[in-house]
Amino acid sequence: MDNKFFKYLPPWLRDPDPDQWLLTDNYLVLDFEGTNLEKGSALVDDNRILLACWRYKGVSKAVWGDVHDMGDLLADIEEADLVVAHNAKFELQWLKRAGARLQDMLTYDTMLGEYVLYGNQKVPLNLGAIASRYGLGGKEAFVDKMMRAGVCPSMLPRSLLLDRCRKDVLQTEEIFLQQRQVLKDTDRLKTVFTRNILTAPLADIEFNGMCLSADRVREEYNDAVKRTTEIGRKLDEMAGGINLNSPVQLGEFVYGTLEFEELKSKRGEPLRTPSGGRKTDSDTLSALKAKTKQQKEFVSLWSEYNKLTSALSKNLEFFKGVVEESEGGIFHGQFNQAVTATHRLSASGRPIKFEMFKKKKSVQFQNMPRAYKRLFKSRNDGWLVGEADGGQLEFRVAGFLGADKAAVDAIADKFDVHTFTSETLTANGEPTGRQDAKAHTFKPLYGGQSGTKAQQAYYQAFKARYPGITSWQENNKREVLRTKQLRIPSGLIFYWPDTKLRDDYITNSTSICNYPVQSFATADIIPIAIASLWHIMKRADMQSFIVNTVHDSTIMELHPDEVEPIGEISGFSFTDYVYFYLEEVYDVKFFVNLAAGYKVGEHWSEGEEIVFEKYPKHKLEDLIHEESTSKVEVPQGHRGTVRRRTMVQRN
DNA sequence: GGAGACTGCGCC
DNA sequence: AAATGGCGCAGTCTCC
Repeated sequence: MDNKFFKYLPPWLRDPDPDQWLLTDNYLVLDFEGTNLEKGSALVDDNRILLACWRYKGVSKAVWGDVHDMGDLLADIEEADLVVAHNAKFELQWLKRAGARLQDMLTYDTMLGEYVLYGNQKVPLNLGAIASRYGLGGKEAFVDKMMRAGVCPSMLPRSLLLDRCRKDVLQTEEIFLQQRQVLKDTDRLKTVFTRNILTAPLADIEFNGMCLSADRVREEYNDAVKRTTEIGRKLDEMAGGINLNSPVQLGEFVYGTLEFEELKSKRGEPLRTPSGGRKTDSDTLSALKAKTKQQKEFVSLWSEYNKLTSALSKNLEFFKGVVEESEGGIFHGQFNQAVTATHRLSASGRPIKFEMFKKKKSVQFQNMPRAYKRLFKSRNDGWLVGEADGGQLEFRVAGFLGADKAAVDAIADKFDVHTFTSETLTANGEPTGRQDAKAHTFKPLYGGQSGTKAQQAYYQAFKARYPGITSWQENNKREVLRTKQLRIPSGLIFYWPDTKLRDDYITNSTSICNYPVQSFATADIIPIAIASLWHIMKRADMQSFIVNTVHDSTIMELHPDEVEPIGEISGFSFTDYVYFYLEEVYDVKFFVNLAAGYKVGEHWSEGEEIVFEKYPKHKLEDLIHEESTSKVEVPQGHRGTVRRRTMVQRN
């Protein structure tokens, strides 16, 4: 590939051939046992390794000791082409502490293998449960019981721990061998390959954590506390004594004392919570018709109070604790690779007990309020914070998956989709500005169809405007109705075994519309981009580093001299490299523009955004034209073998 | 006193 | 009868 950054990629990303890398015999299977704070995470300084067991070239080895005793292991790993482990991110983090270079390691994770095999179906993914499913026996009962009860492995008899660790390695190897055969047979080695190339980047990123600006946090926190006290006092005068955090008490006050009318559905029935309670969320309360002066005053006070208290309890108190009590104002999060139905990442916080607050608190990295992004800075003086993201990614992916000429052209011509929404809503009797229209623009992508008259008119207009996307969605629903499953171009298969036709409506329609788009965009394309970006930064020995990723974006702390090159590398990774990888690994000729946004400032989310817009070498028209003669595949939901579809009919 | 259901809310 | 997806965390409340 003709690009100056390409040479910095590791071999498996320069030549991304899943068969070559995952079907190798030169693999090493690894398991660590260690002390058990926070499940034994290497991110906890006070944890240590007790024992490493591994198998390499048919030989089982074991070493007692901590990270400084792992020389033999590191030597074997250096020689191996693939490191196999269950929940490999955990092992990689220990290897990093032992001094290994994660950028030189490709992993195969048996947890991810099982995750891919089950698609969106939730099954237990711990090693014992998987081993049982493969007929390998579960965990040894006694040791497992002790460990589940919280007994630290350092207190267990050595012989028992050794047995356990050895057994885990043997089971992991056997599961690996069986899984990769099934994955190969069902053409999903490529899917699991993409999941695995992100493991080393994530293992590394989790060590970094994010850094708060003490000044900004203190200011924000003090303001919020002050304002909450003021409003709280006024609300107390009105509502005297009730707990506003209790939906039941708040409901009684709003609908009983204040005599608000409950919102009603079109059929005239009150809109309630799933179990029949009166709704008290902020959208509902602000939609209530306030007539009396008291009603109006309450709604406006409550709305601000609710925002503030939830910001305080979910974020600001935690941030305040971090800047006052944690080294360097830094806190860490955790990425979960095998949780979501669509295979994108989820994130959890790492609970911290601050002296200034009674309860342990934690904040996850994926739902930081936008208004508080400005509280984050770099830990190094003079450095900056940068964010790279995949511009308009899900719409572009939908345009691709639906092979939609109108969508492809709209994207290439930089057509303003939200203005179209705003105009359509306005023309149908609901004057709506561009900003407010945004909320509706892509709702049809997720299967949305209900709403006000004007909204429904817009959804119809969307369907008419993008007939490729629309018919693709319809075909998918029909296919799931027939076969109960759907395969997307990554190879991932989604299963909806309970799908039925009910009064002309195919159940699960909304998921069937949404999963392929969400998955291909944020479980394939973004991981590919981040793997590229992370490797190039590492292997080009840059000082800047990645600190977070949120579905379609990644956040970095940037050395001032590296701001420009990392912009270019981001542009390459989110576009050119994605085109390359999709074609090499998935045989996908991606014919829609991809774009990378890049924003740099002293704090997160500050600064002007630069956009790298890249035109792909493949054109939809050419693919349609070639259709009859070549082996071109247009993306679609299909199972097993490739089924061609005549594109020309659709437009 | 802890677990889990329920409700609500933040992000993409 | 209704129908926009995916998450994790905090607070309340019930139940054991």
